[in-house]
Amino acid sequence: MAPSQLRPPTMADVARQAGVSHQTVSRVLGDHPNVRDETRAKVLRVIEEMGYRRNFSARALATRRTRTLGVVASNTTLYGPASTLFALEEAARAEGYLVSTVSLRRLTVETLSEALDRLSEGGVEGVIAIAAQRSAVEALAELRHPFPVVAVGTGSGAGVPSVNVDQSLGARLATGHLLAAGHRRVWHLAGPEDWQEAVDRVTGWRATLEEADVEPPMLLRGDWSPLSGYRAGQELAGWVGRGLTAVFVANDQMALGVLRALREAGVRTPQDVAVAGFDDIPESEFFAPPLTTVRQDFATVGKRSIALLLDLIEGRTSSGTSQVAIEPQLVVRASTFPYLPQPGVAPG
Amino acid sequence: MAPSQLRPPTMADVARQAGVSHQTVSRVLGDHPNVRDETRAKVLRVIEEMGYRRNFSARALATRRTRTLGVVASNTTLYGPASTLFALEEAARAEGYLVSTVSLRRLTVETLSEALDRLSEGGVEGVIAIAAQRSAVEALAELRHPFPVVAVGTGSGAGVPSVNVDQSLGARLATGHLLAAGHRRVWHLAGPEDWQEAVDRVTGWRATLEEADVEPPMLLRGDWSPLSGYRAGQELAGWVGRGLTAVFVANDQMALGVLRALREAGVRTPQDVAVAGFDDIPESEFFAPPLTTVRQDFATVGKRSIALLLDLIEGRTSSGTSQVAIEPQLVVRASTFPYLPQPGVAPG
DNA sequence: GAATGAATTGTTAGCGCTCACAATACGTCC
DNA sequence: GGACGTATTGTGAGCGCTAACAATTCATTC
Repeated sequence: MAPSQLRPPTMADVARQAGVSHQTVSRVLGDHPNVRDETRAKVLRVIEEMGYRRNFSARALATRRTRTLGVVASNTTLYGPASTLFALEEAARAEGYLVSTVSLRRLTVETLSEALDRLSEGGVEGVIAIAAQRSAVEALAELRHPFPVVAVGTGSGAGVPSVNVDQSLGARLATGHLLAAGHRRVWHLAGPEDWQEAVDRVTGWRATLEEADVEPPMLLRGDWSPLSGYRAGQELAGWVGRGLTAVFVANDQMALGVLRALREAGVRTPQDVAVAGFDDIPESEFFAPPLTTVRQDFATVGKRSIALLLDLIEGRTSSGTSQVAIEPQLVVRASTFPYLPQPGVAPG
Repeated sequence: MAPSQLRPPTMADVARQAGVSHQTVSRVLGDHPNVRDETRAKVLRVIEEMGYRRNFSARALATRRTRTLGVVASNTTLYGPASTLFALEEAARAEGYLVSTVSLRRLTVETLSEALDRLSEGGVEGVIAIAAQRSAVEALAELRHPFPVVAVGTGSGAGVPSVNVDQSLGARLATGHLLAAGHRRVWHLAGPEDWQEAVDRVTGWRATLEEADVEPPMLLRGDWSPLSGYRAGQELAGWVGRGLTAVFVANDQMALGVLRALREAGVRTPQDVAVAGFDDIPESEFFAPPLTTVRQDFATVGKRSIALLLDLIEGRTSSGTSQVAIEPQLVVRASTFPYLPQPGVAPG
């Protein structure tokens, strides 16, 4: 009769029951080759019978491996971070790792540091930091931690291995597309200044204009939210008829707000003003009108980040690849339908 | 001189350096009261100097506690699951627990079972399953696992402790609101049949109509995506002028698709057809027109789920509360602007 | 100044597993 | 049939920590 289930059975219990040594049980579980089929079968049967499961902590202590990675993220209900998170976990799982996540409301030096401490106490072997705010990135390089850290979305400048979608290129694609469609100038509604991605998108936008010998118009700022886009859209509406025909908005949510503000002001999209966004959230295709935007390949970001982190953990620091850049892709929809200057289009 | 940093320092190393026993170091770290201030200070200084951090696995092995919870979820890039996930992690962290997440593409008996195995091997003390698909819920009750499991979004029927937003009530709020606004009948675009939440929303919708002595019209089905909403919207457009004046859509994303289809068909919202959604995603307020919808309090869901799970883990099974229901809230916006029958409104 | 008790510190066993090595079993060859 | 090599199994020692208990210190009190 099995001992009462007060304590879950140990490997020794299984061994006793199967008439072998605990080491043999360990071999069976570890898929060691040198175990007689008969023995293996018997052990497996007893394991099944007793409902035995290896104790994680004991195993981790003996092997000095927890096979757990940490992720620090913020704004995880937004499409971008949520997608990255999903991709990271999936990639980690494929490599046999579990992922512990800490989701921050605000990413500051303090919260980041606290999150790393917490993950450290949780025994993670490495951490991915989805750290788009620049302040936090700087902290990352300073902070002492007993495990490797890979940054995502920090841009390549930080003194930390990182994986990034080429935001500047994405901005170039969108801006260039608008110029190619016939627009003389392209305005820009940017994200918050302390987000590296926002900065990079501004850079790409500005560079594209300058290369086309166009003076960049006034820069507007939002906070990624639809509401901030709406407010900026109201301001933009005032410039229609005074040279504003195209806007590149730094994310789709703000673009949604812009679209609504323009509509309310009687400005038609894309006839009067073309609008492009960034992110390709699932809703964009059904905006009024469907939104031209820039798609980021989050799955690749996840895979590359995990691969880089595991390299670091295993000590195979392929130093050359510690800065990974991924190309984004332009998705053209009705909101930037080719612009054709028409007489009589005098919006109010 | 400290030993070379090949291996991270252990508690014994710290103890030696500080001239105390390892147990005293343990006491300092565990905030035990009976340690002389002087001793505590010295130990803390040495810890700081050596950059010592307690070994998670050893601690977990000795205490038999990992202070880690598992979460199984699917569709984590959608607003609802992402918000729940965020709330869960935050609530768990507040209680001193770390969260390991497994995000599934599809939630089936197999993937769920695999996820639970994985989390089990990862040493979690309990699991929250965000399991909206009914097939998966049934599996939950069957599966053998060595830790308590709390289900979220499964409805209260499952044989598992669970936390739910009252979906049926949410549907009643939306449907009742449309009836009160003067609509004779309310149509419904439902979610997939195997999602409990979709079923409950249908139930609430139907009950509200029946209580008002209204024969429920034909039921439409989508898959939560904007595209499926768009397709359903095209179908709905065909019923305008034949008794269709109001639609309750089972989520905001599909509602977005419906809005677009109606617009394209020349049907005005809300003048010709009123539309209500469910979820209150951040974008809803900026749809064209802003969407009336039902808001779920995910933060509360998270807190209550964690509280319930911890009760189960600690063995204080307050059996009465093992089914928690949370009230949703109606958010009225322009898409259901009070309906006033007007002469001459002949859509089509 | 010896007795008493509380505060502080140290000692000893595990927690349940894996690793390195030792021991045994089994087959094969000459 | 004994020697050899290989497949299979067992043994002992930690991994680094906490819990329980034992030992010591220190201030009181009479």
